[in-house]
Amino acid sequence: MSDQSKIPQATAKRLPLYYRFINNLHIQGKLRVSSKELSDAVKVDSATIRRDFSYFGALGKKGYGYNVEYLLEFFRKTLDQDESTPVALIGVGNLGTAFLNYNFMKNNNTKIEMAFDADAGKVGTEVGGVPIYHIDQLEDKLHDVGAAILTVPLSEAQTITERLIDSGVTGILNFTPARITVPEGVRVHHIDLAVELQSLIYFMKHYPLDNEDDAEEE
Amino acid sequence: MSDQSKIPQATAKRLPLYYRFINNLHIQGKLRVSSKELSDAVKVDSATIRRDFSYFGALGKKGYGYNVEYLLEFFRKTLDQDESTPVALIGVGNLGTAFLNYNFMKNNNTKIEMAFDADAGKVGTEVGGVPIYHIDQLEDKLHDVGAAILTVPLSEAQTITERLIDSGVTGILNFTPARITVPEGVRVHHIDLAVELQSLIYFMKHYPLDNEDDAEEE
DNA sequence: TAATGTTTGTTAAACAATTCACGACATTAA
DNA sequence: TTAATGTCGTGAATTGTTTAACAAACATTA
Repeated sequence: MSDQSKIPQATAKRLPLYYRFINNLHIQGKLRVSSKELSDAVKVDSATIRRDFSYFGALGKKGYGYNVEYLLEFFRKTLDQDESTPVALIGVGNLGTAFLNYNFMKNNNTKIEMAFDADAGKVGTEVGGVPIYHIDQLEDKLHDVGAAILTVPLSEAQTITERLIDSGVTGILNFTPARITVPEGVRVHHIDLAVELQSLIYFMKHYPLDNEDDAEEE
Repeated sequence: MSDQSKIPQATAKRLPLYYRFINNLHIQGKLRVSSKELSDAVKVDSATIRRDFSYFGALGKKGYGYNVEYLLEFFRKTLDQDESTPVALIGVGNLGTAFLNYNFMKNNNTKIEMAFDADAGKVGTEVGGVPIYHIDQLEDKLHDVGAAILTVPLSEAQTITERLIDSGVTGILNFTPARITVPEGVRVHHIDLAVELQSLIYFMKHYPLDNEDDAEEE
């Protein structure tokens, strides 16, 4: 939507990672950092880091490196982390609970505002400081929520997806094994635990000794 | 390691996904499937599917499509799913519990054999049919386990990683926010929940209406 | 048996991402 | 001031991935 639309997707996926590690450096009181040091920390080639940063202009100084505070401030703005984005979580099972307890606020302003579940025993309680509503109230409560984390059982995935979209959600982080169908304009990122595990094992067996990263990745 | 070493990594990451959907088709009693149908189900371009399959030779028939049973058998062999790969899980918190309850056996032979935790209250119990041992017993119990799922707190990540590697683990699915350091020859796939969420939101804000996938994703 | 329609496998082109390698400048030390 | 060192930013080369498009092969129908 903004001026940074020409940034490669691969780069965009690494930005939150950079952000967190720069934040760590800042907390540690470090004043400057080189692409090489950062590379050791985040396990991304230093040339790739320099290239990634350069899409945003000249953030560093030759012969010096990057100023940690400046970099941090820049990333905060770039990742829109001053303006908190409301997120809802659907399905407070084991995985959903894990997510709610994960302290997203520690390093960034992405916040889960509310959660939904079908279990009456959970409704009305809080998990990780997030209130849980009944799934029937989805349409009533989902105001201004743009993104949703989907941690419901497989059988519910598509139905809930459609209700989310009708309520204005345009981004879904899908942890169910279903490959949900959505209209144009809705972004879905799939994270499939079984696939991740099988994929790791396949790589172990078929790709010899080499140091790689990621998963999602894809 | 094997004869399929020249298969693109992007393709390798999709194989488990294909496998599961082909299995679904088989259960539904479907006898044949075209790349187009499969494309609708898994949300991967049909040309990409044909290209992916073709790395393994001619699996389909022109004018007909792919025989579901044949495809399923082929993938089972290819993904080494006849020979179950032992996996251990470290850290039976919310996320770890979610993993143990996830029924990996349903569609494939990847099995979590054992889990470890530091909490004496959990040791000796079972979650999802998987026995939980004390973390002190890691070195004693980890025989023939090649892969580990790491769902421990951030502060423990690197220490546990080193113990795992000393015990012969060569693949780690890392759910902690730490970018762990490992020697050559050990494969690590990182899945960072905070990064995934932030990345989704960044894409929503900066990349206009288009239908994409993944997270790892690479 | 011939005509028609379907779908693969693959060639070539387009697109995307990574990595190399080096000029330019900053910093530090002498 | 000068020399030595460190580090960025980037053009070019490389590598990796996706997509379009189509001939060839097969299935189906009449």
